[in-house]
Amino acid sequence: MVDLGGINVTTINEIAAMANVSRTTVSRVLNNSGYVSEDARTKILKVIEETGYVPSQQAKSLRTKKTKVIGVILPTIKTETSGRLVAGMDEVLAQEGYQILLANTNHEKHKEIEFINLLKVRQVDGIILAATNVNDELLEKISQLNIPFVAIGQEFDGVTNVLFDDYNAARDMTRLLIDKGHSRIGFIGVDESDRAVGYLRKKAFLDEMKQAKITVEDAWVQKGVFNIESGYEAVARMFKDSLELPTAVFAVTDRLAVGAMRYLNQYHFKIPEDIAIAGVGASEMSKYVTPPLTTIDYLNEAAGREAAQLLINKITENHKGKEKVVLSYRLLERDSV
Amino acid sequence: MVDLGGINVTTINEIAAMANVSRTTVSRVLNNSGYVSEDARTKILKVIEETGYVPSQQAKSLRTKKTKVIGVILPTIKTETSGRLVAGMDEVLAQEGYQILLANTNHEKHKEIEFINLLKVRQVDGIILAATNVNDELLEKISQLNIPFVAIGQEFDGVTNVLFDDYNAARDMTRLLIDKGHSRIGFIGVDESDRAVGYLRKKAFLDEMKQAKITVEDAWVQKGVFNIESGYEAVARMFKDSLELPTAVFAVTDRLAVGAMRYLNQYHFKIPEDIAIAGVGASEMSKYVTPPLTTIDYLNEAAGREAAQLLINKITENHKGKEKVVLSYRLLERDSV
DNA sequence: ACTTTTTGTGGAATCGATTCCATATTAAGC
DNA sequence: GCTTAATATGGAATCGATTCCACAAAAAGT
Repeated sequence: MVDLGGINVTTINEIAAMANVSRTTVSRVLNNSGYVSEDARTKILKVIEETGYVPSQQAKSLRTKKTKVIGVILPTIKTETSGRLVAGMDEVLAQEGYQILLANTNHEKHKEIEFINLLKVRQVDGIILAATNVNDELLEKISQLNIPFVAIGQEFDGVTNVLFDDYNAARDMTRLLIDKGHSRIGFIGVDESDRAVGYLRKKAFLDEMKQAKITVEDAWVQKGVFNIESGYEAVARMFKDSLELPTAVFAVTDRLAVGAMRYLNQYHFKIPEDIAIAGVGASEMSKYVTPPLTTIDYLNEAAGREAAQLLINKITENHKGKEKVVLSYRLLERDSV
Repeated sequence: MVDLGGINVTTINEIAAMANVSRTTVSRVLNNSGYVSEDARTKILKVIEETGYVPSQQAKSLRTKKTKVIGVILPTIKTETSGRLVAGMDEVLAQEGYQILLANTNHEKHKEIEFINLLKVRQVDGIILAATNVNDELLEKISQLNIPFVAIGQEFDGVTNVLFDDYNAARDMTRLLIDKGHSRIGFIGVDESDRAVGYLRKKAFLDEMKQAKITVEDAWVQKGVFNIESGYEAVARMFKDSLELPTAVFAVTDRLAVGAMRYLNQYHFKIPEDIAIAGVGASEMSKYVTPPLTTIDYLNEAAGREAAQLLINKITENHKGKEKVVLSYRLLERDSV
């Protein structure tokens, strides 16, 4: 009878019995440890082959305290950014035999801590957090955590981080707009509790404008949330309240930028002739809107890979370090400016 | 001293010792089973509260054979479709206390079976497969599997499926184009080993054309893969080889459609005046390309929720049924036709 | 030829829970 | 007042592995 690779519910005890050895010896063969005679080894391997036996991760983990599972906490799973991040992590983790246990907070801050607890109970070997905010409770939780941990996207003191260079990226983009001859530049940001996207990018914009000695009208600086509709509304407010209309708008995410473009199209502003527009994120969409959107590519997959690699280093080498890795970015200048 | 919710590595034995009871009694309190005096209960709860004890899932699973983990096998994690699917599942699963263990095949067919094995070893309580193809080996594997299982997107005999109504959706779209007065209609499909996207949608297109007694030139029917570039190339081939150019093109995915639009824009065909175009998938991008793309919304999140719900039913009620749930769709008519 | 090492094997404890079974106490039934 | 049932508790087995320790047998050293 041919065994089609079905995994039967066999235990190490049965294998031991069938091979006429103790389960200790079977375990040695399984883990390639200690002394085992060639004789016993082949006999055991043969039985394993025949039965299709696979050791229970369950029992193994209970004893060894290792699960080969990494918990990944995300603010959402619906966006491209999350997808790319996870894809990058998975690429590295899968190679090392780890699997990803998902934890989706749906942007609810309190769930970040809840999930850290839950993942700890599940004995994951490590945790990667794609963070959207920094708060003391979370920082406290992380620093007292005795599981290898890496945060992506926000800087936590005393924690290993993979960071995007939000500040310089946003300054570069602002400078690009200035270099293109714009002096009235609008800005669409998000709440500053998101230090990376909200605070740093805004600060970079204002710093660069200040350095260029360009004044920024209050109404030109608007705040939105992470969706397209919000970009539309932000630019609507901007245009309604401005004394003088801006000739360029820098939005801190592509979605906000695309929302802004919608508004501009609707009211027949020409892009980039009347108003230039720029975003951040290099979403797939950004390439196919009309005109193609100038944006910044943050290389999210690379970030995922980097985070996974750092985590694995911490796990395997018991690396206690708290590295800060700042990833590079690419400014993609397209027809919208 | 205030305990900040840190989970300490306490075991049920220590709790038992501290509360002066046996671990059996502690277990009873934990699981709300059997008889426990109010006296003992409060004493135990107090100790649990003080220590922040949380039982080890590890040990629990070993004994109970339940992990509260669902394995989700995906062809990719980078696309919106996957993201939405997973978001939908997570919504339902999280509510029932399940977490998702990701398995990303990267479109490698053989990995589907590998992952089913791996997930089985990990003792997941159920598996959801977002399938891209149907083959005998896989079907065999699934049917001999004794873990609750749900497949999304492809029909497997004797298995619970959540299906999209690919055939009728594609017929509807074809009919829409015909109704708009087109008689020369091009088609961009994918390989028919993907029965849903490749085979059914093509069959629907051809059936509808046949019913309308419209002939289809060979060159009008092209095949691509799942990316934008491929749509561009497909329409390029179509236009090069056609005796007479089509006046409309139906692509089986939005990406293919967007690629086609790129080509049309580049060669200054006006959409929809010169050539109408339609896709499938209702990607976010489809709404913001110019002109907005006519497409079909498959309600992926709903599919994810549905699959998760079916799986939970199977798990909790030991439901042996093999339901087929066919989801509805919405045809989104926008400016591209 | 006798001690020391290396090699090979199995018994038993352990990981941290659940659960069956036995037993003690108390309440209810008649 | 005596039997039966409900309540309460703990001992011990179990889940399926790993690993420490003891102990033979074979090989090496002197």
